[in-house]
Amino acid sequence: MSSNPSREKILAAAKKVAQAHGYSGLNFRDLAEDVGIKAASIYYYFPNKADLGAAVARRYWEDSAAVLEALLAKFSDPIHSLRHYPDTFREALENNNRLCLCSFMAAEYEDLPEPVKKEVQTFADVNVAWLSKVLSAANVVSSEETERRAQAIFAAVAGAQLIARSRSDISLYDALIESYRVAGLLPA
Amino acid sequence: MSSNPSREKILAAAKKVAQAHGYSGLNFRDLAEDVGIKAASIYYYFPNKADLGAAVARRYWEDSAAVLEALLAKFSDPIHSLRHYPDTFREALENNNRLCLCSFMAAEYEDLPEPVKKEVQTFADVNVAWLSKVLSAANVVSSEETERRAQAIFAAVAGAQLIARSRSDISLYDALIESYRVAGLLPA
DNA sequence: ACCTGAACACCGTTCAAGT
DNA sequence: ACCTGAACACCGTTCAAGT
Repeated sequence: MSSNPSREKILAAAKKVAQAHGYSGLNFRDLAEDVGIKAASIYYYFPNKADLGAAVARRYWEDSAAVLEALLAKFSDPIHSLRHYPDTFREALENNNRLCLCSFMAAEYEDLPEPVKKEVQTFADVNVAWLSKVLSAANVVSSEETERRAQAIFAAVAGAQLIARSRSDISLYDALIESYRVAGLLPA
Repeated sequence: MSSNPSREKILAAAKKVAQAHGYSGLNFRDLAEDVGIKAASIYYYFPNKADLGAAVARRYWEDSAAVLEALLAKFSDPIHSLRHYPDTFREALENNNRLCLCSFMAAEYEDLPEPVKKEVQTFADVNVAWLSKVLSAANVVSSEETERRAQAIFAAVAGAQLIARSRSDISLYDALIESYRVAGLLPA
């Protein structure tokens, strides 16, 4: 849990690269240059690429979980928190048209080392659990529909981000989310 | 338009690989082995990787367009064609848990050569145009909502496929599509 | 503790040259 | 027309050595 400066820099740089180019696009030489050390030095902090990838993905869902908890705490009415859920995915697009790390890794899934896969799953679990909790508290769907609706919202928002990124068009993302609201998938 | 056997074999093999590992996962040595020639021989048919990628993506949307036209022709009521739209994405999952070629390439967008990007765009255009046409004919949304709803359905279905693939769980795909119907995004 | 140069094994990409 | 050998560039990884 110590916050080593170089280790933190590596994680931050790797996160950016992975969001833009995926796990397969991560390479130690460019990463090292970004951080200001040599490629071989990364091995002092991470035993290999799989371990680095897993650490990046774990950090990613931990950060997401914290953002979502803050979003829940921010409003007394859970429906307001829910309305701001798509903002968390919008921010990646605002930030150099980046994709959710775990959406990219979902595409790459077949090629991921096992420990990385595990963290990608957890990202989905964290999102679906949060949505379930909030949907339930906001009472917008029947209790037997809650879990499925949570999964549907997560998948649809991830899809919107993916398509908007391929157009480099953040207004398309907004239009898609608005359309989900009009259709009834998200609360108006 | 001549149907050269080796060229066709290369395109078919490349399509499979790109759906599982993306454009960046396409490699000439494995591809050549699949086809039964040497890696360097692929360059006889395609000047470089960008050109091969563009040819694969173009073939992909051409095939999709044909499938969608057949789906439209199959039913007299357009609402029935629309109900079967998600089947086209389901088939990739059935087929060795593969992803839509253009969804993978949407993730990789930043790294794609220009001609490949163009074909990926066209895939989206073909799908949205078909959905718009069918939504319009089926009269399920107001005419001013048609285009946006078409985009929303395309993005949501792509997202469902992406998430289901990352779980290697085709029943999750079915549950997501069903949930879209319950929510009102897709016609029941 | 933290970092590096240099090397290794491997693999995708390219091109000049073969038949 | 169709194919290939061989070189090139790059990448993950290791390790002995430096501070």
